[in-house]
Amino acid sequence: MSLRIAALGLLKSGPGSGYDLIKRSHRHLANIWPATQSQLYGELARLASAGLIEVSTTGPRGRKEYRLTDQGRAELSRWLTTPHKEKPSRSPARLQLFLLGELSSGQAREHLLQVTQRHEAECVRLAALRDTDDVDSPLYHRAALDLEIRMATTTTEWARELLTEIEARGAVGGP
Amino acid sequence: MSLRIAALGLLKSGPGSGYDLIKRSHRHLANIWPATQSQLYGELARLASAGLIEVSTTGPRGRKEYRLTDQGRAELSRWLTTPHKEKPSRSPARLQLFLLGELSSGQAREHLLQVTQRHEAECVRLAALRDTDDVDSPLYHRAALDLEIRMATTTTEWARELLTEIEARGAVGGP
DNA sequence: TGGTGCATGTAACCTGTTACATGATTCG
DNA sequence: CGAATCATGTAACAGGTTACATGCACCA
Repeated sequence: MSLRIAALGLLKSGPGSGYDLIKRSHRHLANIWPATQSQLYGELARLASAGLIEVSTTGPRGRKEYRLTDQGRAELSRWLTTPHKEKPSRSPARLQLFLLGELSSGQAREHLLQVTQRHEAECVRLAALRDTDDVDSPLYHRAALDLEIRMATTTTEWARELLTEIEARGAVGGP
Repeated sequence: MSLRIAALGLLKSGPGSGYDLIKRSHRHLANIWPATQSQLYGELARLASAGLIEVSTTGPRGRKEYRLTDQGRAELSRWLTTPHKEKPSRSPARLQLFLLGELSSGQAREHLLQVTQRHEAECVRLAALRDTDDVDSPLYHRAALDLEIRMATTTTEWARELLTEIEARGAVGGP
């Protein structure tokens, strides 16, 4: 249901073809609402026939440039001002952590070590993204990125602390 | 693909019927890998015909109590020791935050206020869960819960700081 | 004996993923 | 010309959600 909104959001920064929007989405929405090409084309067709967007220009190779209609803008702010219940996300990584007790404590330590390393790398990647960001990029885009960075940082800290905790236990109580 | 694993994980704490496992999953896995009744029954049938679990007892009302087989245990630890790439999760709430610039600054402030409040409440809820937790509940179950609490805390802090930041701006530059 | 809870399952639908199909245009 | 890029779309499949269908067993 919210790919609809993501597509409208992508069109807020200016009109564009499906092809353009996919690129925009890879640049900006990849971590928030990833979408594939097939999905986006379908959604654009549906949005157009619902009157929320319209074709502003047609170009070479059958290019259709879409833009928001007033109806679309209205729908976007309507959606933004209504609360949405968060459905808990499924994460293989979190499932692994939850079931970590099934492994030997050596394997578990190894796993946690990799978790810290992966999240540290993610912090670095996101921080680099933030630092190469346009100075004039919207406040909330930076804020959203900032939240992601904090999440990665928190996870790193958590994993590191858990690791020292189980190492302390291991040293006292055995393997 | 990982509902399979979640189901195996649920059976690690002892044999049970589909009905039992749904309750277990509501109790323990609701935030990590939520599953519906229909889904779980289907998965159990598939796991049984793949030999990863087996019927240990049949009871009244056609009750089938399943238990892990050695093959199932092996599959579980195989999965736990292989890395899984995280596919970015879709979150309506994060999409809202990302697009918050579309709203008036008053509406945006209001929204952020609600975000802080909702996450504070979530912190409280999770903390209560942790405190009523069994003393003998597995280390990694508590650790997973702890991670969730930290996430909620981080989000709260982030939203509060963002709120004061835009309020400062609003006071200087106008709404 | 009648309601609550136990217990299993099917069907329709929606969303998202992967792979494929097709062709025009631009530029070196 | 030929390769890369632009550009749109379809089809098959996998996973998840909601709603419905069915019936036994227990106990107050």
